[in-house]
Amino acid sequence: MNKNITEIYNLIQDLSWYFGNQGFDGECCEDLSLVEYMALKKVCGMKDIIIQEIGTALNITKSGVSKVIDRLEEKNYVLREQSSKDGRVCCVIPTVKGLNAVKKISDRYSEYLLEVLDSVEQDSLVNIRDVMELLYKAIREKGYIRKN
Amino acid sequence: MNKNITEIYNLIQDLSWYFGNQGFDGECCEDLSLVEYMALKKVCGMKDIIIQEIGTALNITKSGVSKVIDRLEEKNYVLREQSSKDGRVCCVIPTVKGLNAVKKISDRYSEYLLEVLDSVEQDSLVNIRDVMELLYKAIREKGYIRKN
DNA sequence: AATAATAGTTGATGATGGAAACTATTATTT
DNA sequence: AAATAATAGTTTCCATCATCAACTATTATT
Repeated sequence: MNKNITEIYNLIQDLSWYFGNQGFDGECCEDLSLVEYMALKKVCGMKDIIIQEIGTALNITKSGVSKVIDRLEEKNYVLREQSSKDGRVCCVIPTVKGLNAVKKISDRYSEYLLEVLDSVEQDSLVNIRDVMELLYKAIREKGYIRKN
Repeated sequence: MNKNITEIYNLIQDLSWYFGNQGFDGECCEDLSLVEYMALKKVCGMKDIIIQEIGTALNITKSGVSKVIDRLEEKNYVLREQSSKDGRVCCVIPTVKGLNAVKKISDRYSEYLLEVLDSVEQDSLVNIRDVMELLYKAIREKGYIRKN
């Protein structure tokens, strides 16, 4: 096994732990859990996104998404709207509160990262961004790792 | 807000989702959940690690760790051993099964990553590793992001 | 018109982590 | 040395949350 690859894998995994559920004690920010925030981000990032698209993007079942959206709707971050083209389909729309929350949380993380990367040169930042982009694109293309 | 920083943050977060709990449908590999695997990795990586050290490393309470170790012990991945120096302290030791499991899962992930990064040059791999290392070290030094 | 397929919701269930109370052991104080 | 405080870990109770399977409503196909 390529040594670099194994090291990269270990680093991604450890890094991911920081940005996963354990990274902030249960709550992501405000009253949002991580999955709620991730779903809200998808909702804010795509016009008229539907339940199943959120599920595919986040790799959770439609049943799970339905409940996440329940919670987001209860807390007034999103609205449900029946599709005019297909009565079965449920479009999810962000509220102003939802849009603001994503912005605020994103800023807070960015600020954290800014402190973390305080001493890094601007050139290196570009390199870091490029590497992360390469990694993410490649992994997204490949799809989620499968059990078998 | 620095544009690169925000982009890096978003990429890390999305990448982390793939390597977090949603990345593999509940199970990490074999019969291990992600947190169980992460704890097992810590146990395998440090001689006579104690409950609280695992908790600090993974940012979960000692109560939580105790239960994770319960499960790992039930499944024969680790053993508990009272410290000879301090009767209150509980050292956690990996079994052969535990060591093998970490090796196997690590290899499986590495293989996945190898496929993902198939077309990337060796030089770039080194760069990727360096970037991830820089990121991880900086974040680990800074500590987990806090709620407030 | 009848049947199949699809989108989403709901109820039951299981996994899991935290808070606080508890036990056992060690350290400190008087 | 005895009493008290501090510490490590465990356990009980509870809340969160995701999945499976059954269900409803709507649309597509036969």
